[in-house]
Amino acid sequence: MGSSSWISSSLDLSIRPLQAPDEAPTKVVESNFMELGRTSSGNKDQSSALLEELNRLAAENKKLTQMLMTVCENYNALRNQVIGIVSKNAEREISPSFKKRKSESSTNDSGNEIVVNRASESSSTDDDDLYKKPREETIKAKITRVYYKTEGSNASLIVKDGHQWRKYGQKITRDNPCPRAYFKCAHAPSCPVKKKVQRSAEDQSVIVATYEGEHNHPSSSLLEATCRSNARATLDSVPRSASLSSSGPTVTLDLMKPEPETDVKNSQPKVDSPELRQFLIEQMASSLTKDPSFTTALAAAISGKIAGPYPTEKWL
DNA sequence: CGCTTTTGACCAGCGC
DNA sequence: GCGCTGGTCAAAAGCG
Repeated sequence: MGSSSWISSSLDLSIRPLQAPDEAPTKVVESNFMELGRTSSGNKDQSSALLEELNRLAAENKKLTQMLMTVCENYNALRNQVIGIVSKNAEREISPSFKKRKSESSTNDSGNEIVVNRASESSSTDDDDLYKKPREETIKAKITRVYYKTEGSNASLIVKDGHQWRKYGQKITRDNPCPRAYFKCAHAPSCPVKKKVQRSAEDQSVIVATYEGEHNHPSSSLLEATCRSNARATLDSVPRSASLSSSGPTVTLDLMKPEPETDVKNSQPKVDSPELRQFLIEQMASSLTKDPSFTTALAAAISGKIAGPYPTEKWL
């Protein structure tokens, strides 16, 4: 809780009346100044005042731009770090038993199991028939794996992801002493989404949640919805969500695959292009000014980056 | 009393 | 075919 506020202030992420990008204050003043130079003989006082104003605005604009670029860079660094952590966990999980079941997660060609958002045959639309029908009749569903960092003392497998779930089973699996819990969306059977939650075998403070299918209804958490929409709108290449829980500035690192044909490797932030970088900055500025929760989430994420590989605060 | 969670049993897929 | 394992069901227990 506290760290997000200090990081917010130390990085000066507080919301300011940032000009909308399309208003381009510096250019407006500059243009007026040029016009003034052309149309009048030149009131020197007025010109110098305008020049001063121009310089001031330019400096402010530069400062704000640099601030946002810093935010971008911090974010990118954080993201790379998270990808590293996830890679490590994913490598651990590529065990024979993990590859065994046909419909769960077969490793991709590169052998990198970070990406877990793909078609599968493991979900049925009809709960009553699911138990009896041959597996071949099941429909394809998206598989998404999400890693949650939890406090060591928290032994529950409850994952606050904005949806309501009903637990329908629990199993001890062969390769992991921690039990695996099975959940269905509380909106079932109208919503076919299921999830499996299990602690990582080696780092039990990390919870691995595997989602199957997609919700056909809005999330019960408005906060998450807001944050997701902002995160998706502004950071196309970011992990799919940066959500807040009401209990504090917790960050959900949701490494869903943005597009079917992309994976985490090639979804690295592409801010090399100046135009794209500028666009990203502008979008971030827009979001920062419009949504305080986004600012808090970003601040929390950056605080995690500064605090170390595992933020002192739980991820979720 | 109704809803949720727990838990033992059952079923299907897979390897041998 | 058999055994192992993961996934699911459904009755019982727990809880507000």
